[in-house]
This record gives sequence, structure tokens and C-alpha cells, in this order.
Amino acid sequence: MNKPDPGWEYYRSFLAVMREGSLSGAARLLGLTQPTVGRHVDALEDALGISLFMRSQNGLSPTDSALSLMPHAEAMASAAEALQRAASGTADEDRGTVRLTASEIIGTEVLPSMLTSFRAKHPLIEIEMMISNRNSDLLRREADIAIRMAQPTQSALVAKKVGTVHLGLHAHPSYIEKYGLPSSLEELREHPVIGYDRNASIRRLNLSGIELTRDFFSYRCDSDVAQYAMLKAGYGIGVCQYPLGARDGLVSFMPDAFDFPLDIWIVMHEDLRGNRRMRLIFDHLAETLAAYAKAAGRPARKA
Amino acid sequence: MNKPDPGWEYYRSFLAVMREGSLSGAARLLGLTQPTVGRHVDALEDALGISLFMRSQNGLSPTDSALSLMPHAEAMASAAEALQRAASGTADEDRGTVRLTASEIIGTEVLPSMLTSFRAKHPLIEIEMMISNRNSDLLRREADIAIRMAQPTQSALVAKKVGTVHLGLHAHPSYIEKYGLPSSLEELREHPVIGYDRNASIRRLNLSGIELTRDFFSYRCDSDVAQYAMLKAGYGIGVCQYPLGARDGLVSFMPDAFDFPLDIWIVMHEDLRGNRRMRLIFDHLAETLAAYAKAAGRPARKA
DNA sequence: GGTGTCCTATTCATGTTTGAATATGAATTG
DNA sequence: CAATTCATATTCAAACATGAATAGGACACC
Repeated sequence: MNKPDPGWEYYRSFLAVMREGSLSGAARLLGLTQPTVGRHVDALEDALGISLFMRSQNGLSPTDSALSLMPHAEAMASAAEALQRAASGTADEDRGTVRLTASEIIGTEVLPSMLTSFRAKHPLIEIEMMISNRNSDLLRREADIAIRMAQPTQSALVAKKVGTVHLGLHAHPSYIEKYGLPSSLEELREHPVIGYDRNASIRRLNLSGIELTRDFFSYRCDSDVAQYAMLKAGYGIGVCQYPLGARDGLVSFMPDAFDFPLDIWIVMHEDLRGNRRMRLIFDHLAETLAAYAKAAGRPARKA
Repeated sequence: MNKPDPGWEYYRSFLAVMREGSLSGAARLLGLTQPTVGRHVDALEDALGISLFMRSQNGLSPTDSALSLMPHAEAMASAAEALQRAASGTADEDRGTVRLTASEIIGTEVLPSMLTSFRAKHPLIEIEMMISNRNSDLLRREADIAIRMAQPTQSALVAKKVGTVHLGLHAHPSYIEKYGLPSSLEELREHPVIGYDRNASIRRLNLSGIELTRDFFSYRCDSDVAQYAMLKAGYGIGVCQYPLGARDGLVSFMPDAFDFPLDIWIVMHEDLRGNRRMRLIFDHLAETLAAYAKAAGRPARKA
């Protein structure tokens, strides 16, 4: 009655078919041939005792069961990739691959110079970067090290707070030259403000008690990077991290009306603690991010 | 230069060798033969480009690299098992396998009757139970549903609070008959108290402000179940959940001097939300655990 | 020290898995 | 409407991985 466990190869083929939508596509992905992948799927259906796909002329469409198995297969794939990364260079060498994840702004505006200086020190360590705000990435093993703006609570993670960066109102000199700066919250409403479209984090922002709703903004976009680009282009007034604004020649103002502190955390899966290159990049990021947060942290405020 | 990804079968063999400590043992575990497993390990070492084991006459001893890869391989295995469970019966049937995890006390004293009544309703659903206090079990996919005494914070989890159970001082009637009950904290020190040995959760307990250190107890054991057995045997005075004590004829006392509320949470991986049998057992546990927490929740307290 | 048991490494015939080739059907396109 | 490009299914010889058998080393037990 009990069938033996399916071989793990079958899961790999199953996942490839789910991702590609066809046997042929999956075969290309895996470097196999279409008949082989087809046989794997047949064997897996047989071993699990359920039907996974409806065959048709233009591909296979997954059954409900197949859809429900998909996340587990992806978890396997993530773990397999993490294993490969961990094996890329032995644990005590400073070479191999490290996979990072960070938010858009951090990944595009803050990290590049830090990773460049890291590479100068350790040229044999290769870096993979994933832009994402999801916090579960590390537990799904989709990345090795994450830079996050909130303290993670999972027990399986090693986390270090490296500093606090403040968000403040900024504008580009070219904008100020033409339109001037508001000197009060009322005046701010007369200016074009750059902000979020449908992003959830909007709820956490408010302006000295004024709730920032969607219609407060005259340019709305959920991409932080696109917002920042608008800010630098002189479109209007927006919010950005003080160290960034200082670096790019933006002018900050009204630090008392709006202040939003963000803690910067570096997070790593505890399984990787013993790995030398993980530790190297962890420490490097801790150091440089701390310096980043400290420099031009925030203008002096009135009491 | 770039070698192709290792087949997932190799990971399976690798893990088996790590667990068994020998090619022969791994072969027995997997239903393969020793030469085959040996070849898998060779192929994996070749594909990853690192050495995994030191061969010797009485088994293989893992290198540091192999040890660091082990957790990832286990993650793959957990995901594979979770996939198999998910596939045991299609998503909309009330049959298949569900894997639960709970603490010792809940698993041995509270759940049995609840699972028995569940089985009467759904005889085709098979249950696997894992006794553990680790909270990361669900994210590692080592179980489908967990009963926990604290709110989980991970975003990938579905959690429901089903009630609050209170811990209080209890003793068995046979003990009270012989030695009486303390009427104050000072008197309590004269009695044999059952408590923890080296368990971390000891720090969270205190008695009306008195820190409970290890030497306060005259019977020390980190197993809650063993503690409870001592309590029922009339060895001395101990702490247990009110509904449990009431069920087993224990006498509770001094509810004002000591009270420790525990929230009961049922937690599930969000991937399983659409699965019928998961929902069935989730709902059943929610209902019966809520009744459990409510019944004899706590004696009336003075203001 | 002989005996049994555990392990790994190697060999070789066998059985399974694989891929190339092909047939076929269904869309899409000129 | 024919040509093209997708896709799956099937066949069959070649490549491959497998297991049985065997050799040999280490260790424990009597």
C-alpha cells in the first residue's frame, strides 16, 4: 500500500514545469529533454497518488493540488540554492557567493558604494542582490543577509542594529530657486508633494499629527527610487533620508514638522554564523552603514 | 568553468550520510545500496567543488563544510516532507496527514482528548505529533500546525489566539492531608516545591515579586510532564494550569500570590490556508482549546 | 589469535533512464 | 490556406546508474 518516497529529482522537475508551464520549457530550464521531464511528472503523480496537471496541446495546466504543492517545492529550491551558495568556497575562505536583500532605496542609493569598497578588500567574494521589502526572505532562504528597517523577531535569525537614520523633508535647489520653500504646514499644501500611491507604509507616516493620505500628494508612486528621482529632478517636495539628501545636494527644511526615524538592522540566518565570508560582509556593512546613519544624521532640532 | 547544478537526489544522499554517519547506513535509510550512495557523495563533492567527508574504515566523518551545509539539506528535507503531507489527499478532501507540534504539557495532557474527538468526526485524517517548544518549527516546515503559548510574529504565519489559561499553585489532596497547605509565601519555603532545573523560562516566573531561582525548588526538572507527574504523586507543591489541576483533582490555593497567564495560540503556515483538512483541525482545536481555557479558568480573586 | 561485524572501495553484468528522432495536434501568421 | 511554431506522446538504441558480489581494513568480543 505504501509507496516509496518520491525521488527529489521529481520535485525539481515538477517545480520547473510549474514555473515554465510546459514540459518543453521545463526541460530547457533543467538541461533535460521533454520526454524525460514528462516521465518525471508521471512518476511523481504516481508516487503521490494524485493528478498534478491537465495535459493539453499547448502546455500543462496545474491542478489545485499542484498549486498547493508549489510553495513547498519552492522552499526546497530556495534551500538548494542556499546550500550551493554556502558551498561556494569553504567556510573559512574569503571567497564564494553571498546573496543580499535590501529595500529599493538602500539597494540602489546606499549599498553600491559600500559594496564597491568591500570588493576592493575581498575581490573573490561574489555578490547577489535581491531588491525586496518582504521580511520573510531570510527564513525562506532566498537570501543570506538582509538589510531591514525594523527589528526582526524570528528566533532563527541573527540581527544587529547598526544605527538610526532619519527621514526629513527635502527639495532640490532648482525647485527652491523657482518656487521657494514653505515655512509652515499650511504652505506645504500649496506645493507639489511627492509620496506614495497605494503602499501600506503610508499609514505609518504623518506630519506633526496630520495624517498623510493619498490625496495629499501630487505625484504618487510606490517606488521609493522613482520618488527620489523626482525629488532630485526638482519636481517638488518630498521625503528622503538625511544622509542621502546631503550627499546629493538637496536642501532639507522644517525638521521639527516632520521627523521619521528608521532603525537600520542587518540580519542573517543563524546557520551562516560560522561562515567567514558572511561574517566579513556582515561586519563591513555594519561598519559602513553605521557611518552612513551617523553622518548628517539629522539637522539640529529645536527643543 | 561553471559546473551544472547538482541533482537534488545527491542532496538527499548527502543528508542521509550526515544523519547515519556511514554510506552503508545511509543506503539502508534510503533503500539504496552503499556503492550508489558513495557515488552520489562523490558526484556531489565534484559538483560543489569541495570535500565533504573524510573517508575512514568505520564510516565517513564530515568536514566543516559538510557541517555548514547540513542545515540547508535539512530544510530541503522538511520541505519535501511537507509537500508529501500536503499531497496526502487532495486539498478539498477530509483525509490525508496533518503534522502538529505543541509543548509537552499540551501535547500529553490537553490534546489527547481533543484529537480523539476529532478523529471520531474525521477518521480518515491521520495525525503526526511533534513535541517541541521551538517556535521556528513552522517556518522550517517541520510541522503544519502549532499550538504555542506566545503570539508568533512571523508574517508568513496565520495565527489565532484562542484564549488565556492561567497557571497557579497546586497540590495533591494526599499531600495536603499529611502536610497541610502554606498560608503565606514564607510558609511556602518550608514545603517541597516542584520547579525547573535549567530551563530558560524560569526567568519569566516570579511569585508576587519574588524572583524564583533554581534553589527555591526542592525537585528540579526541565520536563513539565515529569513535574506534573510529581505533583499528582503528592510529592509537593507545584505550578500547573488551572483546568488541568481541576480535571485531575488537585487543590489550588493562593491565587493572589501567584498568577501567570498564558495565551494560547494556534498557528499555521499561510501556504496551508486553502487546505480543507488543515482548516478542519485548526477549527476543531480552536474550539476545544477555547473551551479548555475557559473552563475552570482561574478561581475568583480578591481585588 | 581466531571470529564476527562493521565499514569502504572496486568490479561487472543488468536493468533503468535517458535523449534523438518522429508523429501528431493546435494555435498563429503571412 | 499553407507554413510556421508551439506543444505532447511514442519509439528505440545508447548511455547511464544501479545492485550483487567481492576484497580488504579496522575493531570488538570471546
